[in-house]
Amino acid sequence: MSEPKAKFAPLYREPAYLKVYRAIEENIIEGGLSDGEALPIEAQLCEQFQVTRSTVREGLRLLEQSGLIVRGSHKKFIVKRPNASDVAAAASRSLALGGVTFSEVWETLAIYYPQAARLAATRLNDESLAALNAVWRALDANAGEDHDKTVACAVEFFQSLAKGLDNRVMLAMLQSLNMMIGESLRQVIGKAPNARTRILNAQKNILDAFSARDEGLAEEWMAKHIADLKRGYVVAKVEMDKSIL
Amino acid sequence: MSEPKAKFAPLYREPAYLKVYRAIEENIIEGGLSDGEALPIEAQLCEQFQVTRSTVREGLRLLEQSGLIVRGSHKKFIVKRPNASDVAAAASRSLALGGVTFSEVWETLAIYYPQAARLAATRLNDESLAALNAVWRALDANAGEDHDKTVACAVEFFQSLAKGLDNRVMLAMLQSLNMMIGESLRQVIGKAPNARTRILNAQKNILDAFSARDEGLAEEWMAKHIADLKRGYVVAKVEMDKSIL
DNA sequence: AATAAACCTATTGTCGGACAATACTATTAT
DNA sequence: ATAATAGTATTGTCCGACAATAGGTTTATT
Repeated sequence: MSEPKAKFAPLYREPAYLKVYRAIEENIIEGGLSDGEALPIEAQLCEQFQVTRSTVREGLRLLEQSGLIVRGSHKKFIVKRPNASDVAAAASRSLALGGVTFSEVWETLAIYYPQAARLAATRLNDESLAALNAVWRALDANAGEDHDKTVACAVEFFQSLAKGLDNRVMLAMLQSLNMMIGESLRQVIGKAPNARTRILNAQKNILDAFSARDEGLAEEWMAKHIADLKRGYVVAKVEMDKSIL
Repeated sequence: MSEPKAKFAPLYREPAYLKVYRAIEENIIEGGLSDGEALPIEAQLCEQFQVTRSTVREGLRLLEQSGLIVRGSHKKFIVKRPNASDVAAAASRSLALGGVTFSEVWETLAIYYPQAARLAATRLNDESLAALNAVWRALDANAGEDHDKTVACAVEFFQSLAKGLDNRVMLAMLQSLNMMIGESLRQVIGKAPNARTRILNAQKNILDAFSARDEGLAEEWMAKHIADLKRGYVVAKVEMDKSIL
């Protein structure tokens, strides 16, 4: 019988815990369980799916890690649709783990952020502008040599910018870039002279361009800011082709 | 005793399955377990961590969902550092789940892709150009009314472009945009007249600009291409503020 | 009556053992 | 040598039990 009469595709026999995961995921996507709603307790899930708690719990771990459920009060799980920040955090973490280099990050900043600044010049509302100003003043006030604070403020500037664009797709992408900026800035901030002052000036110029609603200027200063950040790496003698981790 | 003498931060008592997850994750990051290497079997992990299989398995589910391990032969887990495509798939899925709209996606395309095209004009090597050409010819050959194929080809063009940029950060971002493009193109392709022809022409122009190494032209045609895609939505009367799902 | 202390209870976290299902290996038969 | 068979290691699932704990509820205290 080396010539079977008919060929069948192998049946997909996925483990029960995966089915549990998919079933709940599906339910969340379809809207049966809406944001903030509590999941049934484990015992009830066992009852409904007709599997044991061990199996249900493995499925819950999958949901947990995929960010679709989070712990509410008393350890109960509540449904949570992922937001841009969650996406960004997961993405930048994975990219970093994957070993992306300084130059890859920098290059992306260089082609993405100037355009984002251009958009920001027309789109940022007064509230966002005020927030950006506050961040800038915080950096200005932090005159000392507290490098961590400097990095935090510098990154926060980009974060506020990204938030003000009112676009979740961009927010996710820019935020994940921001996290990687922070990661790498931390490594050069101590070695680059006048880093804080240079950042302060650059962000001031960008801010002024935003306030004046001048797209061209915003793009230009942002481009210079990014270029200057890159110079920081060179001055600090950081190997640009090394992983950011 | 309403005046405690000292205040202590609450102790972090995280469940054992989380510790298992973190321990293995740590080991992967630190390089103890390198890419492609097999994880010890569950029984050995129990032995090492001194917990039961249920606990170990919950930890494994976390690792599984985070994409750090995948199944090898005989269901054994092997370590896998996430690559750009994995990141992109997870990110676009989460963003879609989060309810991002057509206009958010389109706006991001509009400010990101023209610049990417500019970079591509100088960076794409002959191999990448050939690949792009092949994708274009596939779309050209698909003269019929097979909309799925048309969408697949159109998206594949963007995919090839992204791959040719030789930058994993950009690749991840562009790929996740591409997936969302595909998702939304599918919804308009049938309703927009001459969609295939318009895409074909636009991509031809972009391709020619790449071949000529003309950055300006590449950016210009890409911008037109994206604008044209947006017009497709208008013509197809798609509500731009609706979720892409 | 308001507050604190003690108790109760529902739920999760972990354990240990058991067995079926299955994919890889070694052995035997042709 | 090839094919069929049996054996083995490992995962998937089940069951039942109990400890730990976050909340809620009652009781005691001033």
